[in-house]
Amino acid sequence: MAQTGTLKPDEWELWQLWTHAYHLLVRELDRGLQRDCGISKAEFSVLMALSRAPGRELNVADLVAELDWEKSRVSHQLTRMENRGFVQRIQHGATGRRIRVGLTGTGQRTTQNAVRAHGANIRRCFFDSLTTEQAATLRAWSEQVVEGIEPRQ
Amino acid sequence: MAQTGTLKPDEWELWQLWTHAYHLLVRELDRGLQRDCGISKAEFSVLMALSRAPGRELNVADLVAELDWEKSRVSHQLTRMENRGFVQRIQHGATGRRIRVGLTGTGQRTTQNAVRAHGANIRRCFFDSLTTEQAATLRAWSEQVVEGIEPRQ
DNA sequence: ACCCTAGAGTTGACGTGTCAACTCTAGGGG
DNA sequence: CCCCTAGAGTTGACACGTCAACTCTAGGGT
Repeated sequence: MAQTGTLKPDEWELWQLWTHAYHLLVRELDRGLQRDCGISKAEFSVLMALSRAPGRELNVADLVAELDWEKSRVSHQLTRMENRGFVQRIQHGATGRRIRVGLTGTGQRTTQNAVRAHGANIRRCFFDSLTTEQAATLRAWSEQVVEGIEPRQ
Repeated sequence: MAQTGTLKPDEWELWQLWTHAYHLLVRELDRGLQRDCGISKAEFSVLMALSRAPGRELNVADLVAELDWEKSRVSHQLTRMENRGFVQRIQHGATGRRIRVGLTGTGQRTTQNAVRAHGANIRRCFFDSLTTEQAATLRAWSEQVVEGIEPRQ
């Protein structure tokens, strides 16, 4: 129990190395998305979620569940994307309340394009340097972590 | 070449699972740091870098190199931390230009505390569910990625 | 001695993410 | 029928991160 709560130097080093690698990778992919498609990773996530939805339309709560984001984050993101013309909020129901969110034409075209470009970038930066065993390890580890932190499914 | 640039469904899934796991983990650690020590991960990084420095003092360029952040990010972060009383900017040299950055007393005490608390949280959320083989794989993979994106050392 | 350029550091604008507080409405119990 | 509460969605304030543009100064070449 002497060492409980303390990280050994090589553990610190591994932790920093790993977070640094993740950060570099994500930043590289963000830049690629920005360069190739003019959108951010956050925008990409929303576009994907909407384009996968039946009728290309969801309400905010569905988006929250689909993305596993906080609802205020979704709301802020939708506001920015509405201003950029990628999505639209649609009044819904008899009284015209309950809001649904849909893709605009621009949003749909951008999504098509981004799936290809971003997929290619992920392949180049991530999967190309990943062996089968490493992939299996990452998958197992990710499942452990998700289960450990967010035990509900 | 038919599939180049396209990600197979299970690849997409792995990618999303993995980024989701990372996000949950980091958010959990951020909350722990906030709860236990009242600081953010960014603040922790700066405090660590300064407390490791000889004389507990660095200039901005050193911090940039040490943290591998963009210099404007360092500058903004220092401004926020100076306002909170963790660090101070010190005029340096005969003409009183060239700026050095040092820890305040509060900054030093906070650092001590945070190293223990944050280390414990990292152990609990990360190392406790990590086998030796997984650690080795993560290390190897991280090195690949860093080398692939930022080939300079 | 003078210019003048490279690098150190800052600033402003903006997108992203979190937290807490707020509004509105639908639907249920009296 | 009316209240009233739970949940959907928004808003505001703030910290973080990036990019581009700016200031200032040290030091070198002429």
